[in-house]
Amino acid sequence: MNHSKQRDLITDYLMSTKSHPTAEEVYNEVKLKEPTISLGTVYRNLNLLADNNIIVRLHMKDGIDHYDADTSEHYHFYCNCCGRVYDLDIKAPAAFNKCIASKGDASGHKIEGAMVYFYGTCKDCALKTD
Amino acid sequence: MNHSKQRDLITDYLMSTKSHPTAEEVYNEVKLKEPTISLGTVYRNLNLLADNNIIVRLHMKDGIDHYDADTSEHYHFYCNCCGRVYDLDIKAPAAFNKCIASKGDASGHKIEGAMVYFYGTCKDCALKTD
DNA sequence: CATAAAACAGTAATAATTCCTATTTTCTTC
DNA sequence: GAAGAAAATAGGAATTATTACTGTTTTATG
Repeated sequence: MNHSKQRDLITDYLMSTKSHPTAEEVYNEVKLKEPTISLGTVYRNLNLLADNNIIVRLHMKDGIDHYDADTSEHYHFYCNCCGRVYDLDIKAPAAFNKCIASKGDASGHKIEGAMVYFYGTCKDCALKTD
Repeated sequence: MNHSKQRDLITDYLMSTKSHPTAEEVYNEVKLKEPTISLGTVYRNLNLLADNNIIVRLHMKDGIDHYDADTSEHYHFYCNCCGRVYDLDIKAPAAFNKCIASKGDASGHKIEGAMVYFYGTCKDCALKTD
């Protein structure tokens, strides 16, 4: 993987935010600093970074991929109302992990991991609908 | 919600299979019995049924929606290799549920539920790659 | 049976993402 | 530092899952 200005900008932006942006949002943000960057480049680099475990790809129920440069184990919260993704402070609950690990090959399938995220109504949206 | 032959066929097919088909797969299957059905009708009905909690919509990491007529609480397994979705016999582990319930509003967000699914290599694919 | 609401088939439109190509940038070696 | 090969890029076209639209048919109801 060669060095590239565009990839650095993408990584830098992801590291600077906790908003779990989509490719489109990354594109709009990075374009401010590198106006000629193309959307294809953003997608290619996000995939490259995710495939190499430098960033994390999040599949939430809106069907749009979100990205997170924080690769430490933590859980996410998806707001059904506004679609924003938040970090949860729940630190990899022992109960969850034990449970996931214990599943092993009971089913005959090789279980390598679990996707877990929480959803509901976020703080902001709860205020608005009151 | 009025009665409709097309919706019945879709529901019947979903109840007859454990394959967690996509809209496209439902379409192809139902078309065998009702050749003039349109893909739009399949999508509309799947959404209608899912919105009314008659079936369940599954968002796996392939980004394509899968559907399941089994609304009893159970977990799913996604094969990274072939993309098939399987039921897991893990019956709503108490540890998981307790954990999810206990999260409550610790974060300030109203947590209404959790998305959980497992992934890895399924039995069939494990055999093939040996 | 008449009417209104709901559902339909068929097709066009959207939207997220990937693919393609000619050009530019990066890395390596001299 | 220049030259050549590999990697990356911009820009746009293509793909794919899904939704929206429209005129017609089906269903429920009085």
